[in-house]
Amino acid sequence: MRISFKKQQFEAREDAILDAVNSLLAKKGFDLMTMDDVAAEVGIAKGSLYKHFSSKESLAAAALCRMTRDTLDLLTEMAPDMAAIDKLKGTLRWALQRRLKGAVPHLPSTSVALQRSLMLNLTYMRLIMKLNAELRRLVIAAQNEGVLDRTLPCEVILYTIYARSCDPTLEYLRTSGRYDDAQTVDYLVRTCFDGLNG
Amino acid sequence: MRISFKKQQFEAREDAILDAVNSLLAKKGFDLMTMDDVAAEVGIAKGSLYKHFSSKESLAAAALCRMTRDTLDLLTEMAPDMAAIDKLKGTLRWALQRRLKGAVPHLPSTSVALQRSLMLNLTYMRLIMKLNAELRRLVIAAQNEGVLDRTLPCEVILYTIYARSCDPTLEYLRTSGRYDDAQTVDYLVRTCFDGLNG
DNA sequence: GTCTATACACCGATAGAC
DNA sequence: GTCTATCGGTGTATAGAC
Repeated sequence: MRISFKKQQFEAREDAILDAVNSLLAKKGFDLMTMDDVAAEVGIAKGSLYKHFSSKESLAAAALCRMTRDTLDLLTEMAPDMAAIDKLKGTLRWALQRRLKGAVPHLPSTSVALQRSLMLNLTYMRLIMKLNAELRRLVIAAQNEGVLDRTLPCEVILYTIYARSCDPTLEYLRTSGRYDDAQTVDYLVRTCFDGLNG
Repeated sequence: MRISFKKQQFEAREDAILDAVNSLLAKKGFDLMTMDDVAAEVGIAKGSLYKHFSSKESLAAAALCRMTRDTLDLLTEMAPDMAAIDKLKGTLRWALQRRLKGAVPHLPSTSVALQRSLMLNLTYMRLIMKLNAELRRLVIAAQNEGVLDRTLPCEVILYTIYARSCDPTLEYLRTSGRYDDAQTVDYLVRTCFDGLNG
């Protein structure tokens, strides 16, 4: 079927665009990423981008949706008998490793402009709320098991983990060059859950 | 003396400009802050800004220098017999409270463009390195006392505290409206040092 | 659907009158 | 030193040929 083949090609192209967006978002952030940048990295004309995505905001939203879907997939693929706390730590570790490979952090807290437009994106909001619900469920489970501090509100724990997954400490430690990637990720996950105290 | 009075007026104007820059940096970040924004908030013409600061970058750098000086002042004013760990916690608490009052976070990690220009700013680099040295000294002291984890590299602890002072969790918790400012700050400081475990 | 060319708006910085 | 006016450059988005 020619149509199916064309469709495949079309989707492959869109995936390549999102790869470029993802890389550029991680490198420069939303505000400094230009449509020229994206077009150049994909190797197509700027005008052609708008045949796939209606605006710069929708482009970024699509990239973030794809990443959120990946995170949800990771959670569903985890063994059902795995402890909630280990699922949380594993997800954080996975997110940090992805960032080390050049992926954009989950929280687009770097750009107020992007945040506002994302709030209006139904697809993105649906995904992010689903992820939020999944993680919240895990936090509460771990609190009930007594392995996460019960005196802390669930949101405090949840946001703290989110924030750690976007923490600039990762880049600082990497550029220092003193530790390998696995060690760096370990330090971040460990200090997040165990704290800094001796 | 008229000259002295004029000079005072001049410096007061510059302080007002830096106040505006500080507020705008916290609200919109460097990339989205425009010189028109600054001029409008101060109540002067855009062109007049350039009689005080030569560029947008130098404007932001001046605001960040002032804030870093305030942090250094805070440290020198702390009681000499205060425990190192309490100085660290106190500084983090102070930074978070300042952010709640509308100040810009210490790490301008939001803008790659600003980061690059700051690296070339000698005044800023001198201040930030002095602050870094002070805090590093406190971390090592606390590690030697056994109240901070000795198995963690000093940089990991230092950057983790820095990152917490800029953590978007603060805004998320505030906008949730569930906790007052003191409670919010307490949660952030506590989870940073004690971790999330039960 | 891809390209080139361009419209339109915005921003950083400067010029020049007062 | 403050203002208004403007220049040069850049960025998003669109138009139109192929």
